[in-house]
Amino acid sequence: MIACVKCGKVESIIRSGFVRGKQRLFCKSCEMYFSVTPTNQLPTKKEHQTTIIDIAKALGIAPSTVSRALNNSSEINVNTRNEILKVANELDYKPNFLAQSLHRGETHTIGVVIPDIQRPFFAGVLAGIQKVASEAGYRVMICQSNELHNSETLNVQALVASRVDGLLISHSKETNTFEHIKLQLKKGLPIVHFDRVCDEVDTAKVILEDFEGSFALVEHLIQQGCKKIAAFAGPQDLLISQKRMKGYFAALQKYNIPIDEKLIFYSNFKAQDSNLALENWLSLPQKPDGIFSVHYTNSIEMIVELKKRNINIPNEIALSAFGDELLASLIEPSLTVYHQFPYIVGQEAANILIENIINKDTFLPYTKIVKGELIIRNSSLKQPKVVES
Amino acid sequence: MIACVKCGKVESIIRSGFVRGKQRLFCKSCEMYFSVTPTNQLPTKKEHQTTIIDIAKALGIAPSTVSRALNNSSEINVNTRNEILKVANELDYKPNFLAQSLHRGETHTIGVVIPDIQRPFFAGVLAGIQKVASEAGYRVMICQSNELHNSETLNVQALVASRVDGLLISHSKETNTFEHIKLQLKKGLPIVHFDRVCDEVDTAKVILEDFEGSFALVEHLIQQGCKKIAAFAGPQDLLISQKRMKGYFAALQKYNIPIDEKLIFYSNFKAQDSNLALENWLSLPQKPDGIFSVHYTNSIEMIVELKKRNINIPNEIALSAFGDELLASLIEPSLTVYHQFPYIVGQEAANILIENIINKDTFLPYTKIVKGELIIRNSSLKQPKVVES
DNA sequence: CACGTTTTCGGAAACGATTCCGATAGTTAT
DNA sequence: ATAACTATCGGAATCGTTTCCGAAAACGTG
Repeated sequence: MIACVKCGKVESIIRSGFVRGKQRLFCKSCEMYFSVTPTNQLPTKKEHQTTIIDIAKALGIAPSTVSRALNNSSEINVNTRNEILKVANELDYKPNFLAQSLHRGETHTIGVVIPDIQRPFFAGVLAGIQKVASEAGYRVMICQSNELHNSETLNVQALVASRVDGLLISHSKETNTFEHIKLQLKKGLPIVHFDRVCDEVDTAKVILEDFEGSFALVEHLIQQGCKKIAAFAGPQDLLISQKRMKGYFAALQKYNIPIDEKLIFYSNFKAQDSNLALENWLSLPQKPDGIFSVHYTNSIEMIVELKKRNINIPNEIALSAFGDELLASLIEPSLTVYHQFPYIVGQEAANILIENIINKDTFLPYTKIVKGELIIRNSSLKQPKVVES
Repeated sequence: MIACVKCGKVESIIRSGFVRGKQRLFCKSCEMYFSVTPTNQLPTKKEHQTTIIDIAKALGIAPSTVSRALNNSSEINVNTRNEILKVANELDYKPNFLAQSLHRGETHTIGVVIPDIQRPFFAGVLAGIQKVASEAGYRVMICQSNELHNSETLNVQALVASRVDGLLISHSKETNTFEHIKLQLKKGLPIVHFDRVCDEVDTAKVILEDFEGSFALVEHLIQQGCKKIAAFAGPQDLLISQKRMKGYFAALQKYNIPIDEKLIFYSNFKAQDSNLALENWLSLPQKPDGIFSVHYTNSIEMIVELKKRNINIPNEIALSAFGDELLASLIEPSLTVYHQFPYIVGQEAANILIENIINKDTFLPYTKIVKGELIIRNSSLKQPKVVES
């Protein structure tokens, strides 16, 4: 059936085991082994993206010359280059990004690890990152940790395997060890933290005014006459949650209001936590007259619940919270917030990362603070604002 | 100063022009040219990610053997493999994704082009895509078109240059020519459309029940007693906008309600369009008693505006709209919507794309419909719902 | 033991682009 | 005219993996 690839004889062929599932053969007269490929598929046109070599062949020149032409090298004749560019255009040549990256050892891609794309804050950050990155000629690869430490670690590894040039990361709520970051940092990967940063490692960071923001939010409640201000806090591990609570404590201290542990609810942001906290507080002999929350989502849930219970906002209980969304302005009563600027956070973080990537050896990490803004609305303003038309 | 690299003589060296900015030299006795590299930087440890060759050298074997060990090939001795895996682990070997991809001609990466990450619908879709992709071992690269056709085209090109294995795309509002898609499709790139699809090209698609949804929304308004139902439509070019309007027309027709062009406002979703439309409608001699909107954002803006004008919802004017968000349920009155499932859309689209990638030659494009759900709320329900606790 | 088989491995090509090195022909300076 | 350059290009190495081909050694069976 099968003829020797060299002599063409059929009778001298013997089977000689298998290699990778393919029949291996031996020609006695030629004394050589060969194996048969499954007389395979039709030539299928081989949807071959045109390469630099195709262009070289078409013009009868060397690939190196083509490369020089495409890269605007000075070592090439103008006429040659024009000729090459013409052919490249005709053949719709597109450089193979993988080959380029492999050669120069950099991918012009930055990796982003965030807890959750669907959170408006992170979506805004992403948009900012995308803008800066694409303008600088960088691609962006995004991973979600879904607030899981393990997932975050895997994401980092995957991005490193993809050889990203740098990493932007905001840690998951679970994360309280940072070996995965330290390891990559030691290997020389530029990393920039944002929002949920990590103080243990020496990276550049972009942070929000967590302390100042919560201080302002709480101070505002005090100025509105609140005496007993409850706090809906985040996980005790989470750095930004700590910082925000420090602002809360500081504001209370400034106005000589004693800290009451019973008024602090540490939450992992589980679904029912807002109601749980509220339940707790409302059953106290001395109910709070103000609620500060480290995250606006919980405040909104509380507003809904308070309205069900016919508790007047802000007169019985006033609310203020971190973070802003369309939501905060549309709910009734509208929510007083410390508004953050996620888009700017993203832009800053991406800029710093790219700076770090470009000046890899000389770059010195620093921290950038993106200021927020206190937006006072009806959830805390005891003399209701006049609705402007 | 400089000795010949071959004979080591210094006196026989003459300068011989420049190559790439570097001094080129010529040794008279050896009759050979060479050039000096700038006696360069300190050895800087060369943050060298360990390669397969490092492992091979460490064990005194061939790289091919190492590769076989790492890939669980059958053509390798168990002991050899264990030995190799041990060393690989010690040296913290991580395969170079670029080299692998270059060799096998696929990147295990899928590209996504969406109009805007910050829109909750697309964020949800992305989350669904990410989940399916990462479970299947695919990376995801995301680009935003910002609703610009030109930007969309550039995104597609960038993703193709990155050699993504497939493309998920939802078109920008501007897009009404599809050459950029057809080109890639012809080259054999698997493409799946979702949401804002394109009927001109033969790709797989994941679509929402645009017709059925708007039909249900409008029918519901009619059943609530509305006689003159206005429609806030999208751009006339946009396919899904057309489909949704068809549902509107069909519902009117079913109940023998004449179509009134003055009650239809075609919008490009500019900032002030909701108010413009409202202004128009309210100044008509016969004001509408119901408003259907192809996008919930506009309905929410209208609710705010109608409340300012003290127009009762739903009794004077009832509203219903496409798309759902937390927002729709929290605003007062809460908004009746046709709820979509973006996360499922993303999952379906990613699944189909991966199917397409894997069975590249046998895959036949098909269209998957992701059903929505009519959620009736107070903006349209003329006998107000009892608020359940 | 002899011969066919299997197991296991090394060498080299390939993926596509860049760049180093060298070579040639042409150009300028002396 | 000769020496010294310059401009321009080809060939080969390189990036890190995979895989094809071949070969040696081990194995098995009559």
